[in-house]
Amino acid sequence: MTEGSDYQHTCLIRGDGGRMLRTVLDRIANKWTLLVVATLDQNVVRFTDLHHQVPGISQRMLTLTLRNLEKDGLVTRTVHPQVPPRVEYELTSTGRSLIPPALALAGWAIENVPEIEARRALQEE
Amino acid sequence: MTEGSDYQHTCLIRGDGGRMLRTVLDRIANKWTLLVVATLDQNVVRFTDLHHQVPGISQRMLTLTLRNLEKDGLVTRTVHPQVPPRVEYELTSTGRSLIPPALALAGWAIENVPEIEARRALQEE
DNA sequence: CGGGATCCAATACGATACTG
DNA sequence: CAGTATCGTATTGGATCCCG
Repeated sequence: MTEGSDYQHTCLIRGDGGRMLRTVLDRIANKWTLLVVATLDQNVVRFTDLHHQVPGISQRMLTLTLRNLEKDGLVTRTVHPQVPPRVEYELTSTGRSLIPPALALAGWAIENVPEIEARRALQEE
Repeated sequence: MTEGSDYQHTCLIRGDGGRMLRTVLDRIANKWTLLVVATLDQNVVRFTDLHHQVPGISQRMLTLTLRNLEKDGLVTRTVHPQVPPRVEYELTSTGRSLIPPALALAGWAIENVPEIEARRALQEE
């Protein structure tokens, strides 16, 4: 939304007391959601493939994460009636629109985490 | 590998298995951090003012949030030796650099949360 | 004024086992 | 293959009281 000025619109963050932002954070601010979204961005993915492509995630957490994303309309779940079952997950357009903000955060992470971790290490001596 | 502009760099997110991104999320993905950062972006702020400007936060959580931000070098804490004490908080340059990604997320929130909440409401009938 | 200490409830997460 | 069910632990956040 073309915020072309250099004035920092922190009102966007604090706007309604931060309720909107917190609603989003409550959903994505966990261990797996953004990783799953990022993985789905590449293509339509089956459950097991997702399980392999997100290293460390348990079946339980993958299921929970996907169910939550589905409830919010960020992911579609398609069951192909076969034996063995074939279930595919795909981002909706809303889900895909989350990628750029996620990338912004990831970019910041890559630039600043090394410094942050160095600082943490110093203080734990 | 910096030429493909429309290529989705989700590798930024998944890069190291998402460790960097998760490190950042572990810090900011809580109820108060981004709200405190957004409030501090405007000026140097005293503890009590912060307490009033972030509605709903408890003293305990404000203290914890500020301590964590300080440990990571995103916020400076300045104690003025007076009675009664005067303690001021301010963003570091690293802390200020977090504002744009936070705004990106907040912008996404404002555009999409209404739809998400409508969908949630439908499913809880 | 700016916290710290303590207690408590809720939730998030992981491990394991089982199933149509 | 794609889950569900159950259990146990760790972490998070809120409430309250106290202190220099």
